[in-house]
Amino acid sequence: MTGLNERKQKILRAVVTDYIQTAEPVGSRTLSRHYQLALSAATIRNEMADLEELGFLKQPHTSAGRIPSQQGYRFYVDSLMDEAELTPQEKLYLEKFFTQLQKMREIDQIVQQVAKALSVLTRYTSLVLAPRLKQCAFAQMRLVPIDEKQALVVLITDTGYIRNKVIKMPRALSADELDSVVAYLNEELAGQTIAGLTAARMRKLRTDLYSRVDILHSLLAMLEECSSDEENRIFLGGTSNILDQPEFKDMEKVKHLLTLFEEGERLTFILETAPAGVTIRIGTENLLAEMHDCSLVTASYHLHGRPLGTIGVLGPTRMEYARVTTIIKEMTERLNTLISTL
Amino acid sequence: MTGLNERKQKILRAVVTDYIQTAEPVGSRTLSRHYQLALSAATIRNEMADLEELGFLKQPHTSAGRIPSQQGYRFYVDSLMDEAELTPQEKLYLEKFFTQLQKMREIDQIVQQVAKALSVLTRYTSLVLAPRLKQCAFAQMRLVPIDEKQALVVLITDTGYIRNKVIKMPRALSADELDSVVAYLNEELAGQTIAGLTAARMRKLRTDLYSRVDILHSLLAMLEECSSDEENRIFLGGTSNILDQPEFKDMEKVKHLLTLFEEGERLTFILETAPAGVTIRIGTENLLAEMHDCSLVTASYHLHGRPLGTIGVLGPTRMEYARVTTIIKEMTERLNTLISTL
DNA sequence: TTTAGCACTCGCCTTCCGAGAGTGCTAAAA
DNA sequence: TTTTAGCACTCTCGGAAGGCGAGTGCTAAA
Repeated sequence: MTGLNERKQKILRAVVTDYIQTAEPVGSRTLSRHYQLALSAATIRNEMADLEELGFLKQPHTSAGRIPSQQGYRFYVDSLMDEAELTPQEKLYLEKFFTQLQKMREIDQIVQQVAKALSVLTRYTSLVLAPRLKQCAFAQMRLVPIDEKQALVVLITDTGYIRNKVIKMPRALSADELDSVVAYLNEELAGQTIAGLTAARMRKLRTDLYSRVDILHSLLAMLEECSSDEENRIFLGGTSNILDQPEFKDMEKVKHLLTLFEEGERLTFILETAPAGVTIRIGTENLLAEMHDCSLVTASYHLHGRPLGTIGVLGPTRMEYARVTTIIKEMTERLNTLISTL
Repeated sequence: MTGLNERKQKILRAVVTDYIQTAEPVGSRTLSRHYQLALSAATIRNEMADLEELGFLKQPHTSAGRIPSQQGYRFYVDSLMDEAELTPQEKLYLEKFFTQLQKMREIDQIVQQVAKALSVLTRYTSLVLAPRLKQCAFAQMRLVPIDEKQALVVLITDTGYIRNKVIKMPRALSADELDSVVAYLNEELAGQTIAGLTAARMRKLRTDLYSRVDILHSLLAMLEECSSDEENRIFLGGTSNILDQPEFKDMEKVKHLLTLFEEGERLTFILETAPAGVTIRIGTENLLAEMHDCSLVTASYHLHGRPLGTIGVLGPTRMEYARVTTIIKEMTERLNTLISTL
């Protein structure tokens, strides 16, 4: 089915491994020297020529070594890659990190720290998506008056996520009035996802509360806003790490990537569309053109089996897939347990 | 006092102006051609030699044109620079931008948008510092219970800044108990700056509230935390813009800067130590080594005459000082009025 | 005091090897 | 039939050489 006999697979694995380490095209001599293939350079050359014809390898130019093609990486990731182990240092770092993290109570902060740690551990750029509010279920709403004109709305989801926003109050309302509106909303909306606030439901609320329609309006607008201004849900870490990669010595590419890093919505989109579980997107498998010579490893974190958000690592296609995958897996697992105790 | 006669000043201005535009060393011919100096190249050469000897210009190498030295820029900024006008496009952009901004109620969001706009307008990198909580005066504190174990503390400063944090409650407290603690704190702390919470005051609070010392402890810890975890007070915009500058074609420099951009505390420090009003720091006048071939233009924004935070623009020393200064001035002015209506 | 003229300097660009690494092919060995 | 050794060939990379051009400093004339 794969179309590659064992020897070809061994050679392909060796090429990928070597190229990931050195970033230099790999020649037949190097392979026969440094990897236990028990084959002469000439034999390897033949096999490599085959692998090239099959589309797994490519040559930057005639008479250079081979480098893996996108298809080559894909095959490597799917079939050849060994499981990596965390190094003792990495374990230690994670241990310390999550001990530190225990003190934090707010998910956004936690998630930001995770981005940082992820970039430190992987030495690539990390992208982390905080929980998307609109997919969470409404648990309760509180209203804290600040002065006559303003109030703080506190929105609590069933996932324990807390979001708040200041709203302007259209007119001075008595505490009783406010309380009744809030109580009503709490009752009506409990258990609903925020995305599920349909127009019909809204209309019902409006008619039910016609006497306080103005304050209701403010509150609903606030909900609306909460679910829309979600660009800031993304956190990056180690953006400067891309400069360490020789494939990004070209300023143009770097520029494109850095510009992309400033575009929260597009990044959010990329992470949102990632399926649950660990996923690896290589090169043009990524939807954004800027990432066409990058690879992105993502995983989603959960609470009570519900996916909350996504964490990801972005590097060159020549990424240390095994190491990154292991780190990401470990990180999501620990993050999951951390969140559930929150 | 200045030691430069009018003609030298004119020439220096011309050199700076030209170099800012072209990023190329400026020759005597160019000056006599394109600037109305009514002098021949030879004369200009003599003057330029003088200016070099005086330290205002320097040559990248013999037989190249001159470029301004740091001292040259300093003199230009202090004495030679013309006031720039906003272009109609810039005015339009600002107008639209601040109309948009009116809708926002939270200072952090506003400030983040300001960073973005500032980088778009200047085409440099912008740094914006949100209000520092600890210098604000305590206005009131609210406590919103979430469940038995957690509560949301809402802290409101006299500048209208709202900050909130979830705290773990050491034990279940009745609503009355909570209210009394909060009421007490509100009374005791009203009008105090948060930085001014001295150990002595703390002790007094402790003894006064010995019966509820545990919840008090949580609240104070939260205050403490609020004033310490202020790394996130800084917002950047247009970080990728530095790549457009020819002086940063060198990867090393870029790397250093990008790394710096990830170090919130150090950036915060830089902006915090900037004096009120518009300030220009050129090259090594900047405290951070990474910024030694950059210039930073900063200004502080205010509420009721009290400085809240700082906005800044970071570019190469070959920065368009006049344009940036004008934009920053305009931006702070508008930001000030926006905040005061908030 | 200013300007024109001129010789000189020096970085940049292009061109031009030579070295080195790696290949494909062929023919011999297993 | 498969593997290996040998060899000619290809192509990139790095350094050297040399011409070009922009700009200078100096001198002498205006």
